[in-house]
Amino acid sequence: MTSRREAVHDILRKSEGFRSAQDVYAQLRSAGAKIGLTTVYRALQALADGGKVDVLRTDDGESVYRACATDTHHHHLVCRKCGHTVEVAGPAVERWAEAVGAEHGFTEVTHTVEVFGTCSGCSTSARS
Amino acid sequence: MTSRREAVHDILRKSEGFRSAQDVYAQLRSAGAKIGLTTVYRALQALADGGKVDVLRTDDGESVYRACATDTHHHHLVCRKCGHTVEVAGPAVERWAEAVGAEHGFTEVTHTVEVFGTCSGCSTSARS
DNA sequence: GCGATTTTGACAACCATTTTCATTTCGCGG
DNA sequence: CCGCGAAATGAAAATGGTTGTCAAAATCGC
Ligand SMILES: [Mn+2]
Ligand SMILES: [Mn+2]
Ligand SMILES: [Zn+2]
Ligand SMILES: [Zn+2]
Repeated sequence: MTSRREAVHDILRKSEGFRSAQDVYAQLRSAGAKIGLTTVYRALQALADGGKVDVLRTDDGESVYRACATDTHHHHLVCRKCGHTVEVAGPAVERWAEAVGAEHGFTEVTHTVEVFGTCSGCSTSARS
Repeated sequence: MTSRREAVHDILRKSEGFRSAQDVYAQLRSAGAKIGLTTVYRALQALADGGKVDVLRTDDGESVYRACATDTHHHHLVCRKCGHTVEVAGPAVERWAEAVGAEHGFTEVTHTVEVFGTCSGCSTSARS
C-alpha cells in the first residue's frame, strides 16, 4: 500500500527541484519499476494532501511537486531556467498577509507566495 | 482591430470578480456578438500582456481574468466564498521578494502573491 | 484460507487552451 | 476609390496534462 507511494516519495526526496508527475513516472519506469502513470498521480496527490510535499503550478499549467525539507510553513525561490529551488522563510510576508487581510475584514486568511528568478549558476552560463 | 478586443475588455470592466475565457465568450455570444472563442483567448492574452488585466489560475487550472482598477503593480485579496476581490499594494512584499532573491544570487526576480480569506460579508451570512 | 476492501494500471474520456490555415478585414500609399 | 501586404479572425482539429472507468491484483481482517 505504500511501496509505490514510498517509491514516488523517494524520487522527490532525492531530487533537487520540483518534478512533474510525468517526470517522476518516466524516472521510475526507466529504473525498472512496474508502476502506472495513474498511480503516480494518485500517490502525488495523497502526499500533497498529507502535507508531505509541496505543489505548485507552472505558468503552463503543469503541477510540479517537491518533498519539503521542513514541515513548517515556508515559501520558494525557484530558478526559471533550471528549476533549482531554495526554501525561504518569510516572517515579513506572513505579517503583511495577515495585516492586509485584517485591514479589509477578511478572516481565515491564507496566502500563496512564490518568487521566481534566474539563479547565479544559470545567469553565469548564459553569458555568451 | 480593437473592436472585439474592446468588447472583451468591456465585459471584464463591467464584471465584479474574475471571469474565465469561456465565460466571457458565452456572455458575448448570448449578447449577439459575432466573435470566436479563439479570438476571446487571444484578446485576453493581449490584455494580460499589456498589463490591462490580471490573470490568475484557479485551483482546477482554469485561467481567470479581471480588469485592473489601477495600472501599477499590485496583488489581490480574494474571498474564497464569493470571489469578491480587493486590490492591494504591498511595498513590504515587494521589498521582501527582491531581498530574498538577491540574498541567494537570483536575478530578474519576479513574484506571485495572492491572499485568500473569507470576506466580512460572507463570514456574517455564514453565522447560522 | 476466504470474503471484503483497497490499490493498481491500461485505456478512454475530459476539457481548457493552442495550432492550423483559409478567409476577412485593416492600413495606407498611389 | 484601387490594390496589396500585414494583421486579425474563427471554425475545426490537435494538444496534453489530468481524471474517470473498470476489471484484475494485492492486502487486510478474522
Ligand atoms: Mn507564507
Ligand atoms: Mn488587479
Ligand atoms: Zn538555475
Ligand atoms: Zn465573500
